[in-house]
Amino acid sequence: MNDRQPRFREVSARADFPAMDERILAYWKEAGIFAKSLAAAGDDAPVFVFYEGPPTANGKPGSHHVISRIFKDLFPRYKTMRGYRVPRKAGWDTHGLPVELEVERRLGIDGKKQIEEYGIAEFNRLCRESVLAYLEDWERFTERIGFWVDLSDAYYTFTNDYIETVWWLLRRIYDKGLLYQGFKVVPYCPRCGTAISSHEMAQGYKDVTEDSVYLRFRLTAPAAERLTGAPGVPVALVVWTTTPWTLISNVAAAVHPDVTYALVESRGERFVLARDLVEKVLGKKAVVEREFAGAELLGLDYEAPYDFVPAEKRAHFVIGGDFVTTTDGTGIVHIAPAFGEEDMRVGLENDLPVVNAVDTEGRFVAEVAPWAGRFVKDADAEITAELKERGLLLGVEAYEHSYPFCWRCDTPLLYYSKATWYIRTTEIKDQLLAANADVVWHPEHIKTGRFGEWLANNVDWALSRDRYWGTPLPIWRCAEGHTHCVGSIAELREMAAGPVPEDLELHRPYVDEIALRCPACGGEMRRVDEVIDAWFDSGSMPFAQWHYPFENEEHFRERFPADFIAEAIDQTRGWFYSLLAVATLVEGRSSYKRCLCLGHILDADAQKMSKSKGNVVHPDEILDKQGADAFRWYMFTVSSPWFPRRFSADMVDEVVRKFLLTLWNTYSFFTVYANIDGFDPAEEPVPLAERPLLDRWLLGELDRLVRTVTDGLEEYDATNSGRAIQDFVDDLSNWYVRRSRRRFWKSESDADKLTAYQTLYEALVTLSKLLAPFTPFVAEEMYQNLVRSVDAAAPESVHLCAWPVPAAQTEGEGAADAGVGFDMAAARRVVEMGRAARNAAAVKTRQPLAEVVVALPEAERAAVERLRDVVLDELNAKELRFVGDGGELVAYVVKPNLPVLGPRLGKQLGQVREALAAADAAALVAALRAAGAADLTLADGTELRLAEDDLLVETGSPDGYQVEGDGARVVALKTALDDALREEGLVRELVHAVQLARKNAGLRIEDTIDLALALPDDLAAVLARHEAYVKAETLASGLACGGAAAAPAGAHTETAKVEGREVGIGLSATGTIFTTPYG
RNA sequence: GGGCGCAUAGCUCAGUCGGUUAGAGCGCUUCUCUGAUAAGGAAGAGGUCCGUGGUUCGAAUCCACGUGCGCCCA
Repeated sequence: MNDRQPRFREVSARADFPAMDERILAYWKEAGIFAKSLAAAGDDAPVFVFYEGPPTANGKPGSHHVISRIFKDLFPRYKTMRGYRVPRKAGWDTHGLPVELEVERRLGIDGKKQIEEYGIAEFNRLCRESVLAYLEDWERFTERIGFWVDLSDAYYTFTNDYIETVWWLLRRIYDKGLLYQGFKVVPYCPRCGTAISSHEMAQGYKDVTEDSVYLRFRLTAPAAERLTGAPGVPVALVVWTTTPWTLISNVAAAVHPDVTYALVESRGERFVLARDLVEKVLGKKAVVEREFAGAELLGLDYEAPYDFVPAEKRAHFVIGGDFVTTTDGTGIVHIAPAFGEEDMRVGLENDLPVVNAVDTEGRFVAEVAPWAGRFVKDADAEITAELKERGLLLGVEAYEHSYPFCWRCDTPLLYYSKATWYIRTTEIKDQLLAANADVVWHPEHIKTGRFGEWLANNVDWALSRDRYWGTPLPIWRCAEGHTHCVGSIAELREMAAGPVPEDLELHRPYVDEIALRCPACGGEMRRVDEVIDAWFDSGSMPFAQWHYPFENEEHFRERFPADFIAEAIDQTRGWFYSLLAVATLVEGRSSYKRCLCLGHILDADAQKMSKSKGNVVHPDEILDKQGADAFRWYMFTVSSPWFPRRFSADMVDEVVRKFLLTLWNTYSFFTVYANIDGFDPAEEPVPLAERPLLDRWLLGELDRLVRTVTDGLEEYDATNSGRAIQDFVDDLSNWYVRRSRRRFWKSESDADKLTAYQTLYEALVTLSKLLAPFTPFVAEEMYQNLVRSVDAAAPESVHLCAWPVPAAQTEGEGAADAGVGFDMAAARRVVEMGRAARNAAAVKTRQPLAEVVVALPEAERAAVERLRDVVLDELNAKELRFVGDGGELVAYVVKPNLPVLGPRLGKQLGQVREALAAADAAALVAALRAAGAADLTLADGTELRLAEDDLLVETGSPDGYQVEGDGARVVALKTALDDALREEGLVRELVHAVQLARKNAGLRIEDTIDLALALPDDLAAVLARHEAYVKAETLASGLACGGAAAAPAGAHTETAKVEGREVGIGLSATGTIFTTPYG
């Protein structure tokens, strides 16, 4: 150990993580570490399949993207170290409405008409460009946070290859008869001109307060007569609606056949409505004349509220519907089949006409003369006024409810009857549920909860979008109504009526221009207009990323299904669903085996981060200041990944201070001392059995840590794994290193010092491997400096290393025996109690004390005996004395141990409490110590024999000694001092003052000095008796007692106070222990 | 309106099978230690364990109802 060449690069105690990140990134790039990690396991190794859920590079990445990307990074890195091959193909989601909106905004145009005027070809070209605009930002960000994914081999959903696979998938679905065109009422955005799928619509609900109206629907004379039994009595149905604009398309009124309705007289008029709502709607003065079941109303005709658009069938009469409730409104529901899902259903059931007075842009058609061309929602107020004029309005009431708005453009959605292409997912619902049953969800409740429920309530997938930038729906149709679904480019060419360009791009408008020859009738087939939901694109990625089945069949087979995917919780209805649905439709099973569902990210005040609130923490703020590892560590350890987590720079600061800097300083400490001593990691290891207890303890803890982290990661639990590492690092720094400081510092190079280095070295190297998946940068830094610098044969990167294996599982030396852990815990407990006692007595730690007196249970007593030196050193005392019974030192309180006695004694517990309170506690404790049991008589005469476990012992008041008690454990410090102790305390004060002066002088730890002290006579006499000690502690080769005057020229001088008295200190460096070994 | 989840110290979070005086870190106050450390240690202040009922010898924990928040769905 006397090699003078620094072996390890010296590490500054001041860490600069962002700079370190850049260094490591450069190294990874230069040495191609990621590529090597992909190949490291070899072709025969088992493959661990990860699917990248493609983000849209349509905007800059934010903090919420960090969280999913680091979890997507952690487990693949871990599995790589466990010997798996973990290919990680990147991907980009490129289609969809958000992209189109961005381009519309840029062009300053609004709506489909203007897009078509602008030209679809050029518009789509801009979309393609736009979606890649932030790609570089994303790639830089991905690298910067250490997310290893193969960006050079990414899939893009807009490529011909990708689209061709999507077509193939759609064809498979079409061939199963599951792709159909339906006319359904769907939420529809009049501005975007397209239907909105249920998963998109979820984003846009907002609470709004709108006017709702109560109306008279006047019964025809015969109908009124049928109801009242008398001719000439006018009667009106009372109808309620929140959407007056739909009244123009009204064709019926629905009642619940089983609900009780009433004929009511109010202010001379007669009304019909649900009995339970009479008072609420018409007030207390309304008089009920007759009650009857809703069934009695069926078929009654009323006068149409509007006749702009004539109905071509019988309309405007009362029908039945079970969906009618009496929670809101009047119990009579206005029906407009064009604008409501239920309306459409009962419309079909009752053979009602569909009256639609609204065009596809949400405006009234020309027939609606007063409001033609007006956006329907904007006409509500005027319609209400007009109803009032005609005497149909009964009342207006503000109504608060949530109403859907377009998630992208914020236009209120309309429910609208539209031709839409669907996938009949309801037909495979059982298969979807079965596929889900095979998925492991984190957290578990997603499976049967949110996701399971969603699947159980499955509705057909509304696939088509009346838009431009998306995968064209590959369905062609001829005038005869024959349809054909094209499943490949080759098929398209084969069936084409004319020439197909060699470089055909599978987007609108180019695909639209290809006409096919109808195989059934020979007529010309044109493509339908629609493109498909971009979720279908991303759900197709297991297939389409490989252009399967057109090529890469072996890749697909090997990498289906995925072992692991991770995305945020909002993907339940998004990617999690589309992935499951596409795979189940085509392969009959899920495309992922395990799914980690991440929570959302909130700001420091638990508000959702959003651009509009301006509370977004941009990731660069953190990355530039605290580095990627800090960001990652915070996210991994702060709470379970599926909880919503608060996030701010301050919160990251805490983990930097608490964890990263503690780790860093331990690492830096090691390099400084190992270089001083020329420690060579290649030296023969000291056998475990010969290492001191402290070392065996640390290695035992390390072994336990390896097991905990490994078990945790196998269960995809990053949080508790990370927290275990954090606890270990705290122990390593604040117990092992602190306790070992003098072992590293002492001048002799002996076996004890060697084992200390070897132990600390092993802990740091193992830590670097355990940390590699969590904090890949600092792990690499430590590994490079600790391992690669001394062992050229070691793997080039910590990420190419094998994952540590618990010692208990390796051949040869077993783990440190469990007893060591028990011993150390017992000793640390005594130390902790002793410290509390010292503080309570207000005696400085620097002042040595004569003795520590301890009363402990037998096993702990033996343990503390073995660690006597540790305890005495920590508490700075001379002797450790054990007493069998702390009774001489303390007063006891004995209480029942409830978990033990409760089940056994039940209601007798109360008496036991009383009896114990009355008993002589000291005697009970003595009996427990002596016989392991004590007898107790209860108030009712019952005699009980209570064992040690049955009782809890607490300690009380001190007597002379300073006493600290914890259950049966007692630690007492003797606080009385004699002259020898006082003198020793004084010397330590003196040494402390000199050490401070060294520090103030800016000396290095290993610098030796000439020391000159100016002391009062009595202190000088004390010093004389302890000169060797003072010199050794302060690395003073010369010691003069003449004060600053005696110090050499240029020396650092200062005055300090020792026990309230002035002491002059002068010192100057003379060399280092490198060149003038001390001792 | 429905489903799922969450609610513990000023903040971030633990809290096992129902058990004793409900814990840790940060922050605050006081003291202390220190030649690795942006640190360490001790003590203190700080709690209606969201509320109300119930089960139980005993509830932060189990049950019911409610409140608030988040997500998802209507």
